[in-house]
Order: sequence, then C-alpha cells, then structure tokens
Amino acid sequence: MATLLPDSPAAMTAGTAAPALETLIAKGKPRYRTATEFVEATLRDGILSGQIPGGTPLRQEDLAHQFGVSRMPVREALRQLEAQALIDFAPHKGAVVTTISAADAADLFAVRLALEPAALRLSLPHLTPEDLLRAADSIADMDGERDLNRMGDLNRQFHMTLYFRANSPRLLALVEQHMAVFDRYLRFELAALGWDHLKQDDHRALLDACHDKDIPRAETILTDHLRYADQALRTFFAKRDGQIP
Amino acid sequence: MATLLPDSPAAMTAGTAAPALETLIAKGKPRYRTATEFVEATLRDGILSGQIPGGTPLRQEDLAHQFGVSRMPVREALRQLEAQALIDFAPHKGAVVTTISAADAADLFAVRLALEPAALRLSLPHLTPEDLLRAADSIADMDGERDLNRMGDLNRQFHMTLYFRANSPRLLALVEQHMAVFDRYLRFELAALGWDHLKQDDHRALLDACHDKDIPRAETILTDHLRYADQALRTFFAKRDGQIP
DNA sequence: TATTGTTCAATTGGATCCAATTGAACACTT
DNA sequence: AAGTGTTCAATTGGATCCAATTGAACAATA
Repeated sequence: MATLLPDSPAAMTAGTAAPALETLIAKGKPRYRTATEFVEATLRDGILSGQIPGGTPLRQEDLAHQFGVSRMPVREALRQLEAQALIDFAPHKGAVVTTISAADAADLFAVRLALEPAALRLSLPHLTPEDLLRAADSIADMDGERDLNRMGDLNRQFHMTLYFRANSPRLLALVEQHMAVFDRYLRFELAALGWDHLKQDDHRALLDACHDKDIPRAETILTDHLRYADQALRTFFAKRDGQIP
Repeated sequence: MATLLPDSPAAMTAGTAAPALETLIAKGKPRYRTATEFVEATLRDGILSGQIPGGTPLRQEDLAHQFGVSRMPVREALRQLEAQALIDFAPHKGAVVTTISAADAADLFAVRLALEPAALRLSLPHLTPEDLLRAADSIADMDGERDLNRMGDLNRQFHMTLYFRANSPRLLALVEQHMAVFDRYLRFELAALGWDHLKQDDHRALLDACHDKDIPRAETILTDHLRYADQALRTFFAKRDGQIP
C-alpha cells in the first residue's frame, strides 16, 4: 500500500523522512465507534506529533484508501480538524495541514498565557491531597522519560491535574486543546532548552505553591514558566531563521 | 414545507413560539460557495440567536429537506458545529443543540475573563486614532439600537475593534467565537440589567482608557465590566431558578 | 407482575456514483 | 513573444443507495 506524504513540499523542505500512515494506524486502537472518529483521531495525532508536517496536502482519496474506508468519513474528519485550526480547507481545493512558525508559536503562547493561569486560579482552591500526589507522580515520571511524545503527554497530564478542579468545562477544553497543539513545537523547545533541565524545577516549585494554596505565587510561577519557554523558543527561531539567508 | 422545531422539548418548556427555518434561510444571503457553508452558517446563526433553542434535536433528513440539499452537506455542517461545542453529537443517536444554563454562563464568563483582557493588553499599544473613532461609532450606534441581535453584533464589533491589533489570530478567533456564543445569553442579560444602561458607561470609560493608552486602567474597566455582567446574570438565574420549585 | 428477550421502524453511518470546480498545459490571436 | 482564451485531467462537492445501530414496543418466561 502506498505511503502517505512521500513527496509533500513540507516534508521535502524539512528534509525529514516521510513516515507511513500505517504506523499511526497500527498504534493503540481504542476501538473507535465510527470510522470518522478513527480517521479524525489518527490524523490529529499525526499532525500534533509532527509525523504529518505542516504544508502537507491531505488528498481525500488517498486518505480513504490508506484508512481502508470511503471518502465520506474522511471528509467529516477533515471538517472537524478544520474547526480545530489544524488544517486549512478551501472549497474545491482541498485540505492542507496548517504550517507552524515562530509567529504561530508566539500566538499560541499568548493563548496559553491567557488560559492557563485563569484555570489554575479557579482550580487551586479545590485541589485535594490526592490531586497533588498525582501531580507529583507525573513529575517523577517525566524525570526518566526520553520519548518526546510521551514527554508531551506527561507534561500535559501534570498541568491538567492542577487545572482539573476549575469546574469550567469550556475553559479546560480550551486549555487541553492548546496544550496539545503546542506539542507541535515540543521538538523545538527541546532543541532550545535541552533535555534535562526541561522545566522540572518550575514544576516542583509550582506544585509546592499549590500545596500551600498560594494562588498569587502559583500564578507567578506558572506565568514565568510559560514566558520562559516562550522566550527560549523566540530566540531559537530567531537564530535558526537568521541562518537561512 | 414543514417548519423546523415545531415540537422540540426545549421550545415547549421555554414556551416560545416555534420559529420556521425559512426565515433564517431567507435572511441575508452572502452567496455561499458550498452547501455545507450555507447549512453551517445558517444553523450557527439560528443557535446563537436563540431561534433554535438548546435541547432541539437536529434530524439530518429534516434539515436536508428544509435546506433543499442532501444529507451529506448537513452532516459535514453538523461536524463543524460539534467542534464548536454548539451541538452534542453521539454516534448513531444524532445531534442535539447544547443547552444553556447558569453553570454554562459562568463557564463562558470564565473564558471571556481569561481571553479578553489578554487580547486588550496586546492590542492597546497598537490602536490607531482611526480604530478609536470606529469604536466610538459603535458605541453611538448602540445607543439607538433596540434589536437584540443587532445589539449583540454592535457590542461584539466594539470590543473586537479594541482587540483587533493584538496580532494574535488564535487569540482573536477564540475571543470572537466566545463573544458570539455569549449571544445566546444576551436576552437573559437584558432581562437582568434592562435596556438602557446596558453598560454604555463602561464602554465609554473603556474607550477613554484606550485613548490614554492606559493599559492597567483599561484592563480593570474591562474586567469589572465582565464581572458585573457575570454577577448580574448569576443573580438573575438564581432568582429565576429559585422560583421553579 | 416484574423481568428478560425479541422484533422492527426510525435514524444514522458508510459506500458508490455523478456533477461541478480548479488549474495547468496547450493553442490561438495580436 | 506576450498575453489571452480553451480544453481536459485531477480533485472535490453533492446525491442516492445500502448497511448498521438504536431504542421502544411487544411478547415470553419465571
């Protein structure tokens, strides 16, 4: 069976090997209830993990063939991805994976800086000792982790544990969605900051502040934490994009 | 042709007359490029304006018949509305318009309180004199407006004018989307606050602060403005829901 | 009678077919 | 040769048909 994205422009400019969609499909199969769910979840994972790079055109027929379904569930899945701003969908022209960029990273941080401190502020007073233990476990798990995608999951899990009691479903959904989108930049953040000191000090300090129920301190730590990553990414992109010409 | 929602449970409990979808369809027709766009935009307007109340089941066949299209563009439109959290979509069970509630209103304000001050903070330094003039025009237009939906549009237009220079597309899209969703609560806010003093003082004070490029003051005014509406809606719902038993 | 099993109409999910649009290569005019 | 109009393959949008699922009414059993 043909592989997806063998000669997408983004794949070529990035110089990365073109991954086959089969690996994504073969992954953990949570027994999707509909083909649309299956296609949507698989494509989203592929995009967020970076396996389907920005700029990749998503041909309906190709996707249908590779997923072993007809074009209809593919179309429904693409509609949902469009609403999540993961693909651009132009009438009669087709879908293209949205590109990532320094400007988009800054944009994303602006959203996270708006959402996450708000979620933390609402959640912190209701956090239970069990919640804090789970958060501590997430930190411990991150210490030994070397896989980028799993690291992203753990990081998201840690933060979401702290936000979880916010009792604000819309806010939490937005936070989670944008943290997931940020996974697309995780490899760059890694390149900018390095593996080991990947903000674990911040995580522990944040957890301490939550333990003390100190809202202003926790908010400050979280805000600085995000700003620091934002700044690191900015300088990284500035250096990288300065080299090109 | 049959009318939509003649006996939806929500319409009955709300006691409102069941509106026909034709009025929505006949409205301004911006020459949609695809049937999916047409269906999606029309349904979203209907839901946000309150003409299609929460709890309404959206039967694919009915919608297709009333829009004069097949079920396929209806299904694609429903997928997009699902991603916008305007409908609930359960496999093999169909779509239902999400219900509004006091809890959801509080949730929505939590999101707006997180997003809008952030957008204002980023935008304010770049606002031009022309922007401020346009914002002043919006305020003036609101003074004479008596139509609820147009009032919502003007209010959104005023706020978006002030946020517009934030240079953060994701953030702005979220702000606009959630202001639009808030239109579903506009009738309740009106009932809680009354027509005339509908926050116009706040609007003028906010514009003044923007004119002075006073970020802290502008943020305080905006935050208080939102908190005030939030509180008014809370007490309104508390009173209304207390009457029921 | 309460409970469980079963049938069946209503509705959605998915596949296939046809129509409409795009854009790029080609021919044509000036 | 530059620009313009035209044809046509590739691709998406939309319609129709069939399959799968749901749940509610009904029947059977303990």
